[in-house]
Amino acid sequence: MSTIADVARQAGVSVSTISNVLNGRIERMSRETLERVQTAIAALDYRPNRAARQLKTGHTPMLGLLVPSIANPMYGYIAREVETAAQERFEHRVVLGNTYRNQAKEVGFFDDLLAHGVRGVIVISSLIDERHFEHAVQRGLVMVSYDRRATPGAASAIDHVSVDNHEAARLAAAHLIERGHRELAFVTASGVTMSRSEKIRGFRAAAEAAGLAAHARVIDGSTSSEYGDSEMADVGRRLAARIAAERPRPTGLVAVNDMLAYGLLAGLREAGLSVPGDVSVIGMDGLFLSALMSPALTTVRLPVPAMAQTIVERVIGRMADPGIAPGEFLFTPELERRDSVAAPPATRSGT
Amino acid sequence: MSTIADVARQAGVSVSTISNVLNGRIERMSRETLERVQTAIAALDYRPNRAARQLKTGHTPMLGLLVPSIANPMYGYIAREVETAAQERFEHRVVLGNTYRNQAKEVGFFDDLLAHGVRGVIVISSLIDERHFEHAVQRGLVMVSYDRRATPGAASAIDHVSVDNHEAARLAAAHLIERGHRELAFVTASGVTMSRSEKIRGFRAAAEAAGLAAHARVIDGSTSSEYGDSEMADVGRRLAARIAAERPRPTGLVAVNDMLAYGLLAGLREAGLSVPGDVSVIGMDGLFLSALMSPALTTVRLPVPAMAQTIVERVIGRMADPGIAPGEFLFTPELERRDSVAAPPATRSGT
DNA sequence: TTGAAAGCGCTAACAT
DNA sequence: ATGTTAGCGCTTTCAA
Repeated sequence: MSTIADVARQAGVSVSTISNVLNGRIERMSRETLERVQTAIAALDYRPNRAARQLKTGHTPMLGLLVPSIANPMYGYIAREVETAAQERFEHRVVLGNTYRNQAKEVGFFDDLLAHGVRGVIVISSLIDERHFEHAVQRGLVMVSYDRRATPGAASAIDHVSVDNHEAARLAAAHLIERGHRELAFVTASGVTMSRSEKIRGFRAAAEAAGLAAHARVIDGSTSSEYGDSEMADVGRRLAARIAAERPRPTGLVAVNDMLAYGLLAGLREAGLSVPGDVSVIGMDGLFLSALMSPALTTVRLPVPAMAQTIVERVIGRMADPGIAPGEFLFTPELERRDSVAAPPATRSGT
Repeated sequence: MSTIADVARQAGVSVSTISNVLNGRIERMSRETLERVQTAIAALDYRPNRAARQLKTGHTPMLGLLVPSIANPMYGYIAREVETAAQERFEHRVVLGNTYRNQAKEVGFFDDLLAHGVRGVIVISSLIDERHFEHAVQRGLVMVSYDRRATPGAASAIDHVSVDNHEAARLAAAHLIERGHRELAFVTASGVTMSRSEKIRGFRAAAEAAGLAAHARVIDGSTSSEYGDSEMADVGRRLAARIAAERPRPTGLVAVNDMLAYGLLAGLREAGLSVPGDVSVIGMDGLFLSALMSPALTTVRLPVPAMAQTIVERVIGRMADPGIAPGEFLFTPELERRDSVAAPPATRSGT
């Protein structure tokens, strides 16, 4: 690896001249010098040492990205969009960390980023307790979180980019109602993310608007303490058995996310129920996998690429200008009609 | 952020003493000094600046990880295991890159790693052409590739960690044969990865061993030039339509991977065929999602966590000791029986 | 228009 | 057992 001094020698100029062209300060440079420098750089295949540059400037073109588990297709999807945006639009690389929703791991990740001089970090699907985030921000990190903040309205040092969860669930429930369903359930896993409560509110809002408040229940399954890939799906599967036994049995199910919906599909099948013959199911996320399910899953699709763009813009922008105040950014989801929703069976089940 | 000089001042010792405790050179240090230093470090919440350290030592505890797309659940799975092993066993962070199977992006990633002083890189599911890899190795990267190398037997500067693909496909085909299938097909996408040809050989070997060589065909669909998440599944879906129309129609299908199998399941269903009633399908990979399919997909499971361990051990090990020669590491897959394989229909279809 | 030199925070040889 | 110091490769004043 050649250094800036090698290039200077090769070009017969000083290192500061090389540094100047490296950093685009070429306004008052003679054409000839510039060319000689460029030739030398090319000849030596020279690349500036980032560590040295960073030691001087305090900056490095990297971002941290924290996810519960990159094996989860939804986080994989977001991660891909984030990494691509960071790279293609801002030439930043991405350091990835899996947290398994473990706070100590999150803190360790922030520490390492700081030690490496990485100042921007994107946190996907956080724990509800944001205190260690605020602490990391005080230590110098610029943070953007995917998903809503825990206490809406409260001041935060963190950007929050999320989908309009209320609207997403409302859309899902309204679709079911429109198809004729009168006995609804919102199916979820207990207390993991913030988005949950807003979704429940949206679900209820749709039911109330249709005069169905008394027929819209929330069915809730607990997750294990340790993070597993199929955790969500397992909850769905387990809950499906319970749902199958309920009287009256709901005919329209809104799942808190696509993964849980997959579990529902599998569990309902195991319980001898047909989807959408006996029960209709609608997911939320819009993973490409949903189109492959049997039946293809109707779902509420999140505008992931657009959200990822905003996420990256915000970290980079606020790193460049610390004066920018953190904000909340809400995106609108869309219904994706497929085959898991149909009219309810003619004979109301369970009655 | 405090520096080593701040700590030295606080503890009333020299910077080299601080550096010594930072680097574990504390054999002949007085108990008292050590304690004073540790107290000072804790008091200032001091963390060594990695960039400065790296500028001195030339090392940084980071690894690169290159995948075609982290949105693909299989790569997400491997990535998670790799990141976890790197972090928990070697305290290395991971820089992630999506390549979309684009060689220019791969080269750009290597360049950046080198500029950042990252010396180890893990490449998952490479392009067949490995020349730019060898070039990156010459420039100083230690590389480990997931999946077999292009020309077995040829010398390589790269470690290759892979599953025994021949055995995987043989296992799959043998399972189908054992269940009574006599008309088999190996279903794949054309020419993307190396593993393909070995799988085909394994598939054929199983057929030949059962005297079924003439009844074991390979069905091959082409992928689009640009990388898409559902690329594999799309191929499977498209091919399913073709398979449904074949006469005699194969009753036992071995898919080159789980994703393609998902497409097969969806496409077969669309063609009005039942799995496993009319056609049996077996995948390869063992993604957790396979258990959620309808029917739950029988598959050949790869020992991903063990492979990831080896991958990480190799990069780290060879970075520490460049004298270690690159090698090939083969892992044994296992059959995971689920519901997508059954005996063939009594009336041979298509005859 | 170009060059000299200080210094970013750390490590490690060398001195004491 | 502890301290002094050169130098890793770069950026950036300041001087010429």
